Amino acid sequence: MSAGNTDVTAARLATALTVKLPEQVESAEYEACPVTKMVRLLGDKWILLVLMLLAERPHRFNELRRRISGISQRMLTRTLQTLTADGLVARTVHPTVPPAVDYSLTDQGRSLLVPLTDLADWVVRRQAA
Amino acid sequence: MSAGNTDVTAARLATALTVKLPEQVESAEYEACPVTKMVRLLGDKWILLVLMLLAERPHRFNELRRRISGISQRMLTRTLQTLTADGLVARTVHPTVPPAVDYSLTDQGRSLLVPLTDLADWVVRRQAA
DNA sequence: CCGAATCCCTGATGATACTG
DNA sequence: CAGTATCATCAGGGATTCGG
Repeated sequence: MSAGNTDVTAARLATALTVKLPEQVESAEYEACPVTKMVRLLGDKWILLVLMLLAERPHRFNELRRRISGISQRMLTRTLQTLTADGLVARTVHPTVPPAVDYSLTDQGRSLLVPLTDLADWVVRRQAA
Repeated sequence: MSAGNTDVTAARLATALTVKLPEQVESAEYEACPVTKMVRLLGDKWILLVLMLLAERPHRFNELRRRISGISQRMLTRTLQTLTADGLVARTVHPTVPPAVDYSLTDQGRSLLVPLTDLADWVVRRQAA
């Protein structure tokens, strides 16, 4: 680990079982940690559901909207913007009239599904017990 | 999968890559899903940090408080209560004067660290790229 | 030492109306 | 169709005080 403070912090969390955390954990450092940011992202209200729908196949904006009962247009927009900004989702505009926009997982987005599915499996196994 | 609706929902999310999500996802069902609840839990402000500190070793209440810069007494209490109620953390009271209380991970809490560490590793690898 | 009770404030979410 | 803009609401989180 030698690529800057954020990586060091992430590594601390990632390998917490074997590496000692510092005696005093600075909350600023914790807030800035990429791992913290990722779990916060996943914890956001609609992120997980949108990721799962996009894992199935690409979707148009209103297609997602219709498929998710109870989501507001504003929150779907914001959720997709967040995911796009994070590089997990790709936004493609087809210059037709009226415009058609579809959203799909990026390679990063698809690769996130691996640890995410493992976590979900853990929850399922835990329910069973 | 045959152990009730919550399990089915969790399984849907867990195996989203191979199993189709329903045409219309009810937000009530999504909110009730154990996987949703778990990512929300992890996304809460101090949960991850407390889990990591307890992964290192058991801690007394004020020991945690001193070790986490910026956490309020109220939030540490609430965080530990949440984790205890979820079965991830055990609370032990030693009937001394003044009372001593320590917190440690349960077996479930320790087992959660496995998928959690995998997710953290994914974030670290992603940072590197 | 550990925690409950209260007050307060900000940010996240939703409802609604408007636009290229 | 796919958003933006604005206003209203509500819950998460912090500061402070009190109690066993």
